[in-house]
Amino acid sequence: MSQEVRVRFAPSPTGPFHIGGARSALFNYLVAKHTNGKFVVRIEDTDRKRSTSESEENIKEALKWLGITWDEGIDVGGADGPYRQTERLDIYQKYTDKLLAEGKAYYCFCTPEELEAEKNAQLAKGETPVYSGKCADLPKETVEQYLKEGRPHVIRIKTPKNETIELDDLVRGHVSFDSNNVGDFVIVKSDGIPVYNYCVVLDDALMHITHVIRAEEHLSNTPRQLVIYKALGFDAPQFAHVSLILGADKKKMSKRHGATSVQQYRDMGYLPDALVNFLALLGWTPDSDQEIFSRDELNEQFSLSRVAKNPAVFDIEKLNWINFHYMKELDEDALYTLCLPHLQKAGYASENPDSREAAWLKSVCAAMREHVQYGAQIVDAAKVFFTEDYAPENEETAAVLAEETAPAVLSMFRDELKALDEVTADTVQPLFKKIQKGLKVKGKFVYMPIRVAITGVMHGPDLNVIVALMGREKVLDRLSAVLDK
RNA sequence: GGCCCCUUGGUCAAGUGGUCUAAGACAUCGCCCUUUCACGGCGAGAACAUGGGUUCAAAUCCCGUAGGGGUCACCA
Repeated sequence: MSQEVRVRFAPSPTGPFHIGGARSALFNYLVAKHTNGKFVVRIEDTDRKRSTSESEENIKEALKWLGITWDEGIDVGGADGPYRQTERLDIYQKYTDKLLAEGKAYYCFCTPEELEAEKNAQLAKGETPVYSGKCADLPKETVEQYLKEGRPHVIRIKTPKNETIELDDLVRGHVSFDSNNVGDFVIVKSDGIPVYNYCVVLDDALMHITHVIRAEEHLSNTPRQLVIYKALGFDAPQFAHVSLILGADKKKMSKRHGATSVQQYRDMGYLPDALVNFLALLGWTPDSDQEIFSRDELNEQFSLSRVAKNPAVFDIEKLNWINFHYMKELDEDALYTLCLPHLQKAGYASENPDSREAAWLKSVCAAMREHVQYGAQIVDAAKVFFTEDYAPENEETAAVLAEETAPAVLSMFRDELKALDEVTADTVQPLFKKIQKGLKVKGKFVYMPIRVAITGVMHGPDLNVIVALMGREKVLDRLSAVLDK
């Protein structure tokens, strides 16, 4: 009862680190933090064809970036290592021998063709495809004979017949399965590598995992794993199957939904704290109206009992809102650091800005901060300073320049700007008032034409700030381009 | 197809039989602030998939139907 909570995240390094995986990792991490337990990270790489060390690095890097650290596991070690499944093969072997010796598992020599035919026949009858158990009762001599001949074989575990396999899932509640739909399944492949369902059980049991928190897609695997726990004589842990993250079309989130990997969000200039905050809220709700959570608040408040059963659509708008919130708390230097790579990529900033350029870029970022929800958006927001393609973006915008008073405003502003000793945000601001009084027009009719003339758009930061940042010459050029047309 | 899970506004979701003429947030729209644009503030529209039960009373419990998803591998 007072046993320490031990949870784990066990990704397979077979590709970019998916946002769904990140959420699973986060939930596990938060449960560990909340209960003062231990969080273990283990690598499931038994699929040797698809596993790569690059993706293992990716995953570890992404976890660290998100601030999801682990107490035991890969790279950090621990009492129950090794933490990479391909390094645990001898451990699995030991238990397989035991299972074999106890008659709880057996060799199967069926060919893939036979199996395929069997399966199709069952499917045709509308039944769940289940292995017939043909090899379960092969005479000992036959087995030895076949083995000596070197016949390809797998090892299957015996699954009880006519039993109900039940579990009390921490998020789904009571779930039950008919053991007849499980059948004697493979635990060791013909290449001698044990299969996932078998390794997880052994690893989780040997690593003393108390709570298995993972995505719902594993729910149907659970009865198999329960069969293994029983055969091995281990107590099963508590399970918590968290529903999937869906794309806007309510289908499981995949590449065609846009960015699905953690590194893509990192590269787009999202903040780790924001992503974590957003992911936590995807499926979990606090006991209050709170939306923004510090790490400590998350650790303190997170609980599996408030995790929803239904799948959640990944709403990028909400992520943007949360990220925007976190960006507001960045000081100018941090904001600049976040935005700089994007400006460089767009060709708006040099590889190594000198102090003069850096200071100017920093001011640009600061001026644009209310118009940027994540790093990459700085490019679009700051475009006006770097491109000559600033013609009015649409008809509504163009109409501003066609206003009766526009030419007079523009031309007065040009003259006033020329006459200024020094162009700063503070020295420019009074000019607008002067124009208003001089020409007797409303504010809107002075700000808007100037804004459109020099930026091409009707929105953006304070006009005086834009003018100061853009510099007298460029502003004058742009004004003239409109006036002298 | 078999098995399993899910179903409250466009989205995330609160809600565990009466306090629901159903909370909050994102998004949308409107107003205010601002002699420009945003930010911000205030407000509005917008939902219990469906049919039967049970009950004095159901978004909440039971059964069916529909829809969505997952899984049925010598992938993880």
